[in-house]
This record gives sequence, structure tokens and C-alpha cells, in this order.
Amino acid sequence: MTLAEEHDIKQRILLAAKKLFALQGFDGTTIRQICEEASANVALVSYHFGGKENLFGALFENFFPNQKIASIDPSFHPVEGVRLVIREVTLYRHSEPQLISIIQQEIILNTPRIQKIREHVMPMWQMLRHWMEEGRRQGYFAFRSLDSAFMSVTGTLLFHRDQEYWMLLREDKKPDVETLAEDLTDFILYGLRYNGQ
Amino acid sequence: MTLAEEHDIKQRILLAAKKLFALQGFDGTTIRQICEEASANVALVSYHFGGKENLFGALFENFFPNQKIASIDPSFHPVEGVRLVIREVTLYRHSEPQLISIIQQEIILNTPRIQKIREHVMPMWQMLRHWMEEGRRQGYFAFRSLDSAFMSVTGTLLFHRDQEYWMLLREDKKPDVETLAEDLTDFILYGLRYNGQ
DNA sequence: GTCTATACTACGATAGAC
DNA sequence: GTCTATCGTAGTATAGAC
Repeated sequence: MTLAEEHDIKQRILLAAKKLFALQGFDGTTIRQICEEASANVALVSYHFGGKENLFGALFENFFPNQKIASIDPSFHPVEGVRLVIREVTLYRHSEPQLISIIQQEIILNTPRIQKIREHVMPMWQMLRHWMEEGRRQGYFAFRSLDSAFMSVTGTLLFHRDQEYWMLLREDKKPDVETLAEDLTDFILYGLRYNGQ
Repeated sequence: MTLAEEHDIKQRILLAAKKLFALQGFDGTTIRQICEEASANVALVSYHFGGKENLFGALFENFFPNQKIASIDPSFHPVEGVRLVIREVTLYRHSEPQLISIIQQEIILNTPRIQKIREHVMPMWQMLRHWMEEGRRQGYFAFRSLDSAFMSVTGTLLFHRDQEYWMLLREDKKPDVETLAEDLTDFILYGLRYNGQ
């Protein structure tokens, strides 16, 4: 009973924090707001997580697909590997838009909290980079600079916007996630000068 | 004398605000910090700009290439138009990285201040979108969805990262801006399936 | 484990002296 | 035009009652 209750309220706080950090940023969100959103008392963030910073870290232990990333096989065919990353990132963007928003914010602000993020995401970017390099070596891709191309791909994947900001310029209705993944795969593979085959 | 002084301190405040908003975000930056950075008194932000919000708006009146954007000719050849936007955005990213960082933050957080940004940047995005559409109509490009492709291009341009976050994964030394613009042009034009000619 | 009450700090903004 | 001093508010965090 006590345990279930605790889990429940901790979970509510985590969800509220994820939502509000995404919407308002870490600095723009107060513990009071989080606790109100979670129907919890102000003191419980300190009690359960030991402060706002630690609450942030807890989000990545709870909502990031750490296990999935760890289980990726680097010996994949390079082109298939790149396809896989594009697809998985796009699906994850779709299922956890709030965590993506938080990640984007922290990267751009280059906050101290970025260290926490690095621990979780770098293995996947390493893998992507490896496949891009290997793909070029084997003659599938023909980009000039690995660094530039890698930046372009991550920029396209991570900051692809589907938000209010652009609404004024959009005419199609929002595409389903599978179509979006295909469009992104096309754009990126052609961008890397993938030679059919 | 009085006028020169005023300009000077207003300018110092503007520069300090630009720097700190870029580094720490709008919410994460206090008027006190700005004034310390500018060697100005705390009261002068209210006096000269009428508060923190208005100071933010003033950044875009002062540091955004409003005139340059207004002077672009929409009757450009579509492919050349796309090339132009890629190049200009890349050069601007290089000359005003702080304002770019501020824009990125506001877009991602979807703050009320985004309205101010829209006023300044939308004309250029409209133009880019127009050229992409026209380029496809005339057979130069072959992307499936204009919306998806447009999002990919803006994502690549606006969020191309050249920052600490990725340092661990970069091996070349930082390329000069012209080389970067060329790489981006290649990636984007191939991504749009530009057919040589 | 949860809540109330409070300590302490820092924020934005401004009145008033100069 | 600039500065000092201060107001009112809101932040995080915690001690102590329940």
C-alpha cells in the first residue's frame, strides 16, 4: 500500500516534470508548478528526488529507451543501419515528444545537465556515425565531409519541426509517423548521395 | 554628449542581453546579470527599454538583417533562390550565432516571444518555400511532400550544430564558413533530389 | 509519507535623490 | 541620465507536526 502510493506519486511528479520542462524549460518551471500539476505537496520533490536537478536526471532513467539503444548491433549493413536510426529516432520523437523537446533545449543552451543527456544518447550517435563512415568507405555514400554530413543528418533528425511555429506555412494535414519516417529517410539518404543499389 | 552616452550604454545593454540570453536563455537570465555584464545600473533596463520583454524585442530591431531580407527578389530562378537562402542563413549563423541560439530556444519552447521572431523571419521562409515549390513544378526537384521537405531543409539549416555537444564526435577541425555552406548546399540539394542540370 | 509553516534568497520594477 | 534603496512577489528548500 505504502509502496504503491509512493510509486504512484513519484510517477505523477515525473510525468508533471516532463510535461512542464518540455513546455516551459527547466529554468522556466518551478517546483510549485510541478507539484500542483501532479497534485502533490511542494515538499515531495525534495523528499523523493532530492531537488530539482535530480528530478531532471530521473526523467532519463525513466523515459529514455536505454535498453533498446544498448541492444543495437553495430555489425549491421551500413545503409540499413542508417535507415534504422532514422526510423527509430522518428518513432521516438513521435512517442516521447516532450523528452525530445527537453533534449533540444539542453543542447541549445549547453547546460550542465547536458552531461546526463550525453550518457544516454551518445552510443546511438556513435553508431550512426560509424555506419555513415562505413557506408562511404564501401561506396554507398558520396558525401565530402563526414563531420558536415553527420551534423546535417542529426540536425534534420533531431530538430525536424512539427510545431506551432511553422503552422502558418504548412498546407498538408499532419502526416502519419510512417510517412514522415519515409520522407526523412529519402531526404537524408539522397542528401548523403546514396547510390540506389 | 548626452546622446552619445545614451547610445553607448543602450548598446552595451543590448550586447550583454544578446550574449546572456543566448548562453542562459531568457528565463535563465536576470536583469541584474545583464546590467553587470554591461557595467550599467540595474534600473537602466527599465528606463531605456521598459522591461525585460521589450529588451528582447529590441534585439531583433538591432541585430536582425531585416533590410537584407526585404530586398530579396522572389522572381529568382528557383534553384538559385534555394542556394541563396542556404548560403545567407549559413553566413548569418556564422556572424550572429547568439541571435540564432536565441531564435532556436524560442522556437523550441514556443514562447510568446516567438511572435516577434515570426515577424522578422517568416518572409524569408516564405520565399524559400516558394522556390522549393516552384523548383519542383519546373522539374528541378523531385521530393514527395513539400511540407516534409521544407521541414527537413529548415531543420538542417537552423539547427545545424557546431557546438560543444558534438565535440566528442568530431574529428576534422572546424571548417571555414564557405566550405560549410557548400557542404550544406550539397546535402540539401541532393536531399531534394536536384537533377544536376 | 505527507503536509504546514517558514527561512532565506533572488527576482523585476520603480520612487526619489542626485 | 544615472544611481541607491526598497517594495512586493516568488523561488528552493527544510524543520517539524501529523
